[in-house]
Parts: sequence; structure tokens; C-alpha cells
Amino acid sequence: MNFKCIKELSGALTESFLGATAINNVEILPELCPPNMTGDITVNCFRLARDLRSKPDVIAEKAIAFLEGHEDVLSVERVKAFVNLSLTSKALYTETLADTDELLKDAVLDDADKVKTLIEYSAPNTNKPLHLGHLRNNTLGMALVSLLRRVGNDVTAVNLVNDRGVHICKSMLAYKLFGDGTTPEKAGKKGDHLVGDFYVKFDEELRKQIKELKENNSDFAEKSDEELFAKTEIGAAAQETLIKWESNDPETIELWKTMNSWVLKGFDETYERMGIKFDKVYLESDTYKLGKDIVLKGLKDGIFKKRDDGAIFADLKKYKLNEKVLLRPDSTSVYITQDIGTTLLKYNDFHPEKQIWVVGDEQIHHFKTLFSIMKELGYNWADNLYHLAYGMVNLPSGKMKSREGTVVDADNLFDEMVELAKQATLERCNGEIPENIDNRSEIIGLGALKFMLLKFNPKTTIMFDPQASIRFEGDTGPYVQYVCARINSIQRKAEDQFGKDVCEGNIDWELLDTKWERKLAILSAFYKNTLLASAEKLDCSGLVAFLINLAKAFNSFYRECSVLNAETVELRKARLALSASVRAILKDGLNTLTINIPEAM
RNA sequence: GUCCCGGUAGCUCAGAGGAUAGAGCAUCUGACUUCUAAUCAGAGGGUCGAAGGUUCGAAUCCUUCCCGGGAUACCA
Repeated sequence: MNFKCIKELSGALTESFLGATAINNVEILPELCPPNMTGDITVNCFRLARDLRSKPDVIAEKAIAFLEGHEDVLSVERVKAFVNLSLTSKALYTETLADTDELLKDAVLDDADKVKTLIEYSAPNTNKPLHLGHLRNNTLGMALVSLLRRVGNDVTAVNLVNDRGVHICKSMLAYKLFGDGTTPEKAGKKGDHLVGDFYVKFDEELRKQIKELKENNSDFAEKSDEELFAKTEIGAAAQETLIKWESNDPETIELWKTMNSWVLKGFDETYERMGIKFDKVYLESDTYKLGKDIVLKGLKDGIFKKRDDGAIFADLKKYKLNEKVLLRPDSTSVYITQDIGTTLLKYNDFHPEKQIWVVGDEQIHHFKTLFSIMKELGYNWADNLYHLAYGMVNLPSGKMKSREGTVVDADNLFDEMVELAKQATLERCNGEIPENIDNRSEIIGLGALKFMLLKFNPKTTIMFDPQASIRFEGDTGPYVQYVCARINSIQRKAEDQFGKDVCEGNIDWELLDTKWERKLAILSAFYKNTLLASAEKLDCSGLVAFLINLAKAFNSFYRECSVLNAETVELRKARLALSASVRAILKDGLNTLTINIPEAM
């Protein structure tokens, strides 16, 4: 929502500087007026100078002249080419919190700007449970899906599960060797954790065998672990398992199915806890052969080339990329071959205008290569493929490494957050245990975690300090949730004291004239642009910051202005309505970030 | 070597070429007989990695350099 006087100013300035024939009015996005200046919002005429083809000062003068006479404007002040204006209470509230339904409904893209989008995220391997790194992926992915839908796009969310390959065979082999017929039920463990244990077990055994090789054979002493993999008994067996899998060996397939079902069941629990739903889940075991035909056809069409040894490759010089092998000399696929296939598969399944991959930034080069190849293949939609590359999550002790046991397990982290939320809740309820304490703690704990992960710009590498990151105070999810809980509480008490119809009838918004009340209205005016800018940048961190600021402004208001003990009935009604409107925006924002709100805290 | 991403307060991070560079945490001072203190009000804390350049104006754009991370596979 943009204020009427700003829209009219835009028209007036456009006509004045560009003439009546200008096709579109110059867009004016006002800024929040800084605290040391007098005014509600600021029109920055420096920024308008280029579009209006005039000097900032001249534009500012013109803007002042127009705004001074405007009925919605209380006062204007010019500092250099900044035009600071205060709005009348009537204009301020009418166009913001007095009609929050409209404000929220209006916060969508124009139809022409809506894009049918397909987002792939999560993409787990079925050999170990999810850890904090996956959590960042999942949180970014689900929030992005939610945000793009919120502003009106048609979005399809898909997952591509990496359920085959030598890493899966490692877990399978370790299970065969050391599993002793255990199951998740027998072990009392989630399936993904159980399988992950065998993956670790495989690695332990592998390292032991590599060490023995090096000790017993001086030829091997200088070799890398990777070179020695196939020389170890267990490494060779893992490769053999993969060959058996690929040739459909019944026993191998049976074990693979069993263990994968354990893992997937475990993932489903984790997804459900986070609130993740995919429109479609692709399994790599179904899709890994795709792509080969496309490459062979590309060779026939002269798009790809064949090397003397038989390998087929793409020449990507014109994209400033190296040659990329697409089929090995033995004509087997490589990683990118599958991706060519699944990209096309996803396109054919959903016909999106844009495809987004939420994948870590170590794969930037891979996606550049993939997108270039899709362009070479001549798909006209290949210009709208986008890799949302997010940074790693590091610990104070350094990188997370499964092998060294330094990963932060996702399920354990959830439990820890929820338990801390529960303790914090219990501490403040004077021995009286709320009936829905578990549900409440779940919402607070997960909200804190998601909010923390979304606070950062996706491309930054996050430092996750368990001590510092698990917090419920300061700019955290619970801080915003708490404001909603406070408003709920006020609402309940108001109804108890003054009856259910406490907020009915006309609201006189102009009674809300303190700086704390006005601040809430001013901030709320920026909600639409915040959402749209976040969606455009594919980055929720701006929305997170907005919610913190609005929540902060409410807490200040809460201290300074009593709702239930307001001086008059009319004022009380107006403040109740104000609070309800703020809550509606906070709820809309948190829900867009896929964060829930507890009834009370 | 080449390419990509970072470097802003003690720490973690925000900062559409625009006003005196901000927030949270930590430290310090104050506020619960009060609509929920998971809160609020305030203080201290900065050579925006360095040096040049462009501009009326640079943390932001350009160049060079330094530091950290990643990529540069016929691994996934």
C-alpha cells in the first residue's frame, strides 16, 4: 500500500518534469523518516533525479509545493533533497491499519508480474539423517515457496531424493556385515538415524582397512584414501553392491528397498514436524537413467562432440566454461547427465516459466554448467533457470563433518530447542502448567530455529554457535510471537471485562495520536513493498527484519500506552483495533516464513 | 593459476550511490503493587580489510593489493 498523497505526487512530478505524454508515472517508494528528523516518511529526491531528468533540489522544491497544499499532509520539511512529510492521522490510518484486510490483500504482484515457478529443495541422501545444513536448505526452500505463493505466484514444490549410488551401498553393506538383523523397531530408533549409524560404521571400518593396507604394503603408504578405497575389502564390496544393485540383484534390491523405506519414513517425520509438503517427490532411482538419450540426440544434432576415446562432451567455450563430459567412454552417465534429464522431466511435468534449485553454494559451478548445456540444447525456457546458492553452516569448532561426529543433528536440535522453550514457559507460569504446553513449546522452539536461519541473507556463510544461537530473547522468532501472544491476552481480557462486543462499532482512528501509535501505522505501510522486495530477491531476511521492527514498535507502544486502562472507551476501542491490526500483519508475515504462533506464551 | 562469495562495534549480522553507518548479543545504568519483564528506557563501543579512482555525495560503483571461504572431476 502506498499513500494516496505519494501516488498523486508521483503523477504531479511526472507530468511536471516529463510532460503529460509520459507513459508511466515515475515510481516513488518513500522511506521511513529517520528518528532525528521530523516527519513520518521521506521522499528521497536524489533518487528521483535520473528518472525525472532534473536536479534533486528542483524536484524537492516541486514536491514541497505540491505536498504543502495536500489535504493528507500535516507538514513538510525539506533537508537538502530529502522531503520529510507528516501525514494527518486520518490519512495515515485510513490507508494502513484501519483496513488491514485490504492492506494484506493488496500485498501481491500485479497479474502481469506473476510467474509460474517450480522450486526444488531439500534433495536429501538416503544414507544418513538430516543435519543442520539440510535444515538451512529446508527452511530456505519452504519459506521461499511460501513467500512466492504469498505474493501471488503459482508455485510447485518438488523434492529429488538421492536414493541410489555408492553412498547408499555403504550403509547397506555395513548393515549386512554388522546389522545383525536389527530394525528401527528393534533398535528403538528413527529409521534414518539407524541407517546413518551404519554409514558411520562403514567409514570406521574403511579407515581401519586403509590403515592396515598402508602398514602392510609400502607401495600404498603414499597413496590417498580415495585411491585405496577399491583396494580395501569393504570398499571393493561396496562397489560390488552397486553393480549388483544396477543389475537388479533381487537380494540387493530387497535390502535397498527395506533400508530406504526406513530412511524415508524418518525423513517424513522430520518434514512433517517442519511443516514441509512437496507437490511431487522424485526418486533418483527412477530418474538416474534420464538424460542419456538427450545427450545422444544432442550428439546426433551436432550440439555435443565425441572424443577419440568415445566420451561425449559439451564444448562450453562461449560460456567461458571448460569442456564437460556428459557420457563416459563406457557410455555411462555422470552426475550432470541426470540433471539434464530431471530438468527436462520437471519442465514436462509442470511447464513452469521458471525453475529454482535451492542448493548449497559449492555447486555454483555445476549449475552454471547445467544451465549452459540446457541453453545449448535449445530450450527456450533455459534462460529462466536459477540456482539459489546458500552458504554453509559452520560451527565455532569449524565445519560440520559427519565422519568426525561434529554434525548437529536436525531432530536432536529440534528436541533441544523445544525443550528449552518448554523450560522457559514453565519458568514464567508460576507452577501452573498450561494444558497445551507441548504444542506451545513446539511452536516456539521451531519458530526460533526457522527465524534464526531466515534472518541471514541466504548467501552468507552462517556461524552457528549453539550457545548463542538457541535464544528466545532479542531479535528472535519468539520475540515476534510474544507480541502476538500479548495482543491475544489483551483481547481476551478486554472481552472478559467489557464483553464480546468490546471492539464493535465505529473506530475513531484519529484518537491514536501518540508517536508510538503512529509509528505502528507508518511501519505497516511498508509491509507490501517488503514482501514484494523479498520475493523479488528470493531472500526472506528483509521480511524478518520488518517483523522485528514492527514487533519492537508494538512493545514500545505497549509500555507507553495502556489499552485496557485507556482514558476513554473510544480510545480503548481504537487501541484494541490497532493491536488487532498489528497482530494480523505479524501473523501474515510469520506464516509467510512458515512460522506458527502460539495462543499464549 | 583462474573464477565465485565474503571482510562493517568485543561477537553474530543488517545496510536501493544519499542525512550524524544500524540491530541483537555481550558490558554498564535504570524500570515489574502495572494490559505477560521471552519486555521496555538509556550509556559506552567504528580507520566499514588497505590504497588509489569515479561522483555534488562511496560501506555501497571501478582498479590494484591483503586476508578468509568455496569452486575449478569421467564424485554426488
